[in-house]
Amino acid sequence: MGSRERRTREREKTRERILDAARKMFVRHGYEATTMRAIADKIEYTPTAIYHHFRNKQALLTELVIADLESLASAFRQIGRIEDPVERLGRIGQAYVEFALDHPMHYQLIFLTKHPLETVKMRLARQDPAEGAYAFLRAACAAAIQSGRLRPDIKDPDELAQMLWAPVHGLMALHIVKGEDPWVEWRDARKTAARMNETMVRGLLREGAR
Amino acid sequence: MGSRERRTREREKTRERILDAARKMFVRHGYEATTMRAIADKIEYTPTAIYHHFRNKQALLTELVIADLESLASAFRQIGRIEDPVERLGRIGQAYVEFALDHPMHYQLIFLTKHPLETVKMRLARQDPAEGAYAFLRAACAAAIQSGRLRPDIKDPDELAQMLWAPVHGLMALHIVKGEDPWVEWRDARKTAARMNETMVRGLLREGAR
DNA sequence: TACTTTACTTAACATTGTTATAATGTCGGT
DNA sequence: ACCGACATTATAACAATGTTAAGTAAAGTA
Repeated sequence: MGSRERRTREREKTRERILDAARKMFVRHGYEATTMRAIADKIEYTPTAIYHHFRNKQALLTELVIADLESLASAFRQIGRIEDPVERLGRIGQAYVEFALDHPMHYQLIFLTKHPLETVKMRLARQDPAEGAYAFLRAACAAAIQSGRLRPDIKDPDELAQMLWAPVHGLMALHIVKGEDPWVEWRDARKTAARMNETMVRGLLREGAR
Repeated sequence: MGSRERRTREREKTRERILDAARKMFVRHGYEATTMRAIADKIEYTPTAIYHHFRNKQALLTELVIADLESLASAFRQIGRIEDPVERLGRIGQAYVEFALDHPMHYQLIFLTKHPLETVKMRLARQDPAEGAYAFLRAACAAAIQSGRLRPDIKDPDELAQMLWAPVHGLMALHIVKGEDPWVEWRDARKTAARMNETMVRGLLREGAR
């Protein structure tokens, strides 16, 4: 009685330990450089034990990516519903940059790695679109359009979302992948991002408004 | 007499064949998925033969990346020196997008893959900065700033170059890495890029000008 | 007590990048 | 014509990788 619960609890615990170890090592050394054996060593199991909890290495990554996506969405939600929809757009960009700079490797896992997400999990993540980070951005875009402060030719929330996502993502990606290359004199990412976002919003506003 | 030349010519030829095969396979299946054995098979050599021409797999990639970077720079140069420096900025963005969409896998190799470029080659590529793609963009930015048509607070060519590079790169990167994900309703990349660039430039111009 | 199930290990597999060693030829000089 | 040096490729192996087949030992269930 209750022993069954204890078992599943312990199972969940080792599962958690695997995930934690994998996350740390993925984040520190990257996905490719992290071996299943190294993960197993870290938690003092044999590599095969991992396969009892996860189908394969990709599944491990996928699970972590989904969790990280959720934490980004959560950061977005904490922005709350700032009254001015245009200002809200700027804040979202800022939070995005903050997340990417605070967790560069997590960011790399989420947005810079091509992973065939399992369709089942995908559907789950999609079930509540209001919780997704992209959905949050899209909603903010729709609100900004409806406010009437943007140029009249800006009317597609998806297009606008992508026009705003691309710049911040691009800057983060370049800094992560090319940040060490000597042929570019990189400027401070936070500052560049701020000015870039500001410029973008400026270009989006209609003639009269500023 | 002349046999020495023939030898080095033949050596260059097999070197070329290795590069061609590698390029095709990297581009078709990606870097990780392409094995040295597969490359060797394609040109009907043993894997070891490749090591007589290239230090290792990374060196192969590096060589190809440098060549592709050069071809991007060449595309930039073909834009020529359009009189209006602001218009030139738009054209560069357009050429960049065109290149990325025409050669998505080359693009991936150049800008989406983290590779420790050998410093020697790096220096070579750096020796003539006017030939580099980034240097070209930077020069155009400097010209635009000097034209006086931009906002007065925009005065750093490097910062401006990065503010303009990031959006187009971001859009291309997202389309390549996340283009298949179902949770985003992707809009046509070319159109989005065009409107994004236009918006960006609009935000950069000083108050009176437009 | 006899069975099934669970959580894990041992040992192996094929595949990877890479290398030590050898085979084969080609050139320059005598 | 022959010999030694060198260049080019092959054979065979290495260690490391993700993954799996088969087994083990303990706990739960009957």
